[in-house]
Amino acid sequence: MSVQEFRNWRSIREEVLRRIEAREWEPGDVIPREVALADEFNCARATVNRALRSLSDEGILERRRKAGTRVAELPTRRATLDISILRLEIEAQGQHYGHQLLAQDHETALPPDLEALAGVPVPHNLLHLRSLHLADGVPYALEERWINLETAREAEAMDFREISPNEWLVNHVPYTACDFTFSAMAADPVVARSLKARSGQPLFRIDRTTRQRGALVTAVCQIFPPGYRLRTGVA
Amino acid sequence: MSVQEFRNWRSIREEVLRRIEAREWEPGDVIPREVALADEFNCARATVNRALRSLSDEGILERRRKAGTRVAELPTRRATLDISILRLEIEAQGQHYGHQLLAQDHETALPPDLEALAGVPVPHNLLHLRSLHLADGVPYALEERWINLETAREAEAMDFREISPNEWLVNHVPYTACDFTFSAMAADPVVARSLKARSGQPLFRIDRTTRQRGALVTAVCQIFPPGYRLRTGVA
DNA sequence: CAGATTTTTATGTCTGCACATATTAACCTG
DNA sequence: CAGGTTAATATGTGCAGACATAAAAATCTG
Repeated sequence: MSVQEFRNWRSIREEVLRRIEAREWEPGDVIPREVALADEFNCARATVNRALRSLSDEGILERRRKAGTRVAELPTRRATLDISILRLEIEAQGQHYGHQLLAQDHETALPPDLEALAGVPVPHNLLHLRSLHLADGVPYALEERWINLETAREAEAMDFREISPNEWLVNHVPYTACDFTFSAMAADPVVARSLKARSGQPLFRIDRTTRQRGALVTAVCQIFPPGYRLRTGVA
Repeated sequence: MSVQEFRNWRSIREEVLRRIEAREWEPGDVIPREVALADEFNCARATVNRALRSLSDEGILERRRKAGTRVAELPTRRATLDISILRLEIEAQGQHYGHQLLAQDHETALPPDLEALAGVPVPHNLLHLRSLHLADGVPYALEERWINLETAREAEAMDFREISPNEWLVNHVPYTACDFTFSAMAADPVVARSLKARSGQPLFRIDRTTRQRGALVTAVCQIFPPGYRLRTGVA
């Protein structure tokens, strides 16, 4: 192999990837230890560590103290979905965003599937909103949302005809952990009418629950018209 | 505030998160620079850097040289999906995995939607497989797969009745980048029969293309029976 | 004053070193 | 030899200091 300079952790990362792709290091193999690589690449151990850690974060390598670093046997593809605010998703496509509040009331429980997804106790004091997101005036997604009024008391007084509830929440409960499920469902007559779909057509659906410090903040079900596809970025 | 010791980058990370949740630092705010935080927490700048970088990787902070570090205004939720091999997914649920090869032939092109997803030139020399994954003997997913024989020549000679094509590929083309789309579709009569669903029922569908160094390795379409849900881990 | 140039500055990264920690491997010990 | 204890070791993390780099801010210039 030609003499090559490794100047930074990225180039080391690339070289390690190259060796894995070239099957110089096969799945399951233990690769040389950090000091050996640092020696080979003529750099500090910390730099090798940085490179290997980034590969381990992506599931390409598996590292354990004392046991060493090995090429993952069955690399689980870690797809990262950037779930943004629908307004941004729509505007990113160069379309005009619109938002309609269809209904607003109080409820005392989540639908059972969302409650199961939440995994935390759900209070009985929920604000329930049903709204429609529009792209250039065409229905883009039907959203059903429950907001925990214990956590986000101010939501009660908000007028969600002006600002979408998601956007308001995101700016008032900044950091939150959330869980998603993705599934397919058949359009029932009510949903079909909102989305201008035919009853029974297959619709893509995202359910989400959002927590902060173990307490439910909000639960959402978004239903998309026929043909909608959710794409990942790159793994 | 009580005197508190910050010993490592994780505790600093937690403290930063706490301040964001408590709205001491609001979305859009520029937070103190690394040296200031290192001084406050009585640690090295590298340690603060580690903490802030991890939050920036998750989209909670936004960092730019010279401009500083700010709390993300509209944090895109970065959901990470661990797409594993279906056999592992099934066995993780304590079920017995089975695999049926339904058809195998040669084709010269991908379906248009998968070709668009691939984003790289697709050769005309493709091995096409149709197979069914079973959990405790019940259909779990219908899989349609195309393998680029230029990249994975040995696939031609394989007997995919024994080992599933995915599993074989994963161990023969170790590191690969891939793109996914998720969508809903209606069961056509053929699919319906394989999955024991009724024609027209909504089905969840995952399309994937896998590349290595800019060349297509494989394209897959997996279709799941009614009621299937894909869950994320924690964001 | 607009536009180009220089300075300043916050983050990005590397180095070399030290110690912590989780495991494995080797070693007792009954 | 089984089972528990100890030593060895690869990675995890911390520190201080230095230089690199991107980009904002200040300055110069026509």
